[in-house]
Amino acid sequence: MPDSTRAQQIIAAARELLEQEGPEALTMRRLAERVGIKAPSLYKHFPDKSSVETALIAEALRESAEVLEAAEAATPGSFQALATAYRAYALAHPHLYRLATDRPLAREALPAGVEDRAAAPLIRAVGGDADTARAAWAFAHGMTILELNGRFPPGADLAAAWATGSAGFVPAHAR
Amino acid sequence: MPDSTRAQQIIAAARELLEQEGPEALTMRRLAERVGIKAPSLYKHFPDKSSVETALIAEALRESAEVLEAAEAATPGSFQALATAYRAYALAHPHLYRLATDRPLAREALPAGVEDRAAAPLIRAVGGDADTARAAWAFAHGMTILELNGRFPPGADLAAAWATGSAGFVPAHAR
DNA sequence: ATTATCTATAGATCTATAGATAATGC
DNA sequence: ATTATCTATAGATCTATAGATAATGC
Repeated sequence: MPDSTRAQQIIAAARELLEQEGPEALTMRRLAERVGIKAPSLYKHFPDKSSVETALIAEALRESAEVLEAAEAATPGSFQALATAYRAYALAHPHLYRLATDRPLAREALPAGVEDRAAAPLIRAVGGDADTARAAWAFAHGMTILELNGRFPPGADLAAAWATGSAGFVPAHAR
Repeated sequence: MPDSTRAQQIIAAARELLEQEGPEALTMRRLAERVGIKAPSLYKHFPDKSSVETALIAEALRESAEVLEAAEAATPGSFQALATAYRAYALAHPHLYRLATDRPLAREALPAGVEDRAAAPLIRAVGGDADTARAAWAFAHGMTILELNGRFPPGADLAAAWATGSAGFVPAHAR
């Protein structure tokens, strides 16, 4: 990666640390170690730890949006296709997904529009109603986070649960 | 509370601490302080911190089951009634709810049957299918935890989202 | 005898700031 | 001049164990 700024290097290292070792490992000390500097030097690039986390959350939102847009492009108007893409992204980045959904969004610190951009494909897929889109998101997040948290019983058929739940969010004209 | 054992006093204090001050406040030191003993003495009653947490989780599951059973008794066969009760319980005990859904269940350390008991009313309400019940639980948990995490946009009409989402889980014969 | 409690303490960390020094850019 | 880095350090904690002492129950 030629010419990446120190701030970008720090975020890249933070992401690796988080994804590889989990949230407890994401400390300013461990992060500095990965970057090859001392912890206090990080504060020249980020005011505090939470600003590092916010940058990671922004990355996760942007990538989710991209993944959902790609699924929509491949199979337009399909809630199922979005659901599959959503689950796959979360399972591929469990710690990042958790970080990004765990706490209130620091909206003022996010790039403008990411939140809406990530939500848009879902709103379109359920037929345009924001309440239905929120319910559908809650379903998808619930399935995802309960799976990540190991909360379904060992033998549960999650594909079947996704299928039966998704059916409720398909808009009338697409049934 | 006459004659409650020390272990029961500890759990009661742990619950107060958690509910009043959140998960970071639930330390062995703070807990001991509330009970009026020193931290090392706790280890005569519980082998470690996670066993205290597991006892709290068991309490939350038992209470959820009771609340859902009461809702079922009041309005038999209604998924909406269960959803309302579920949400109300979680919002009344946000830190406890989070603790209880946050991590894998230590099933071997829980009283036998609590998990199934908490799930039973929901399975009945959706018409008996386990996959549908899991999807319905995921929806309810998703709505709940996203609300607790402050993730819905400020003006979102959550009652509407609950209503539209719930509609998908009402079994055919009840529609 | 057994159990509950205490003091003392090991052994690990954290986040963040202050102030000095080195390197870079005009 | 400005920016990045360093060392040193403040100031807070944690969980859990070892071993001594006090209180309780047979």
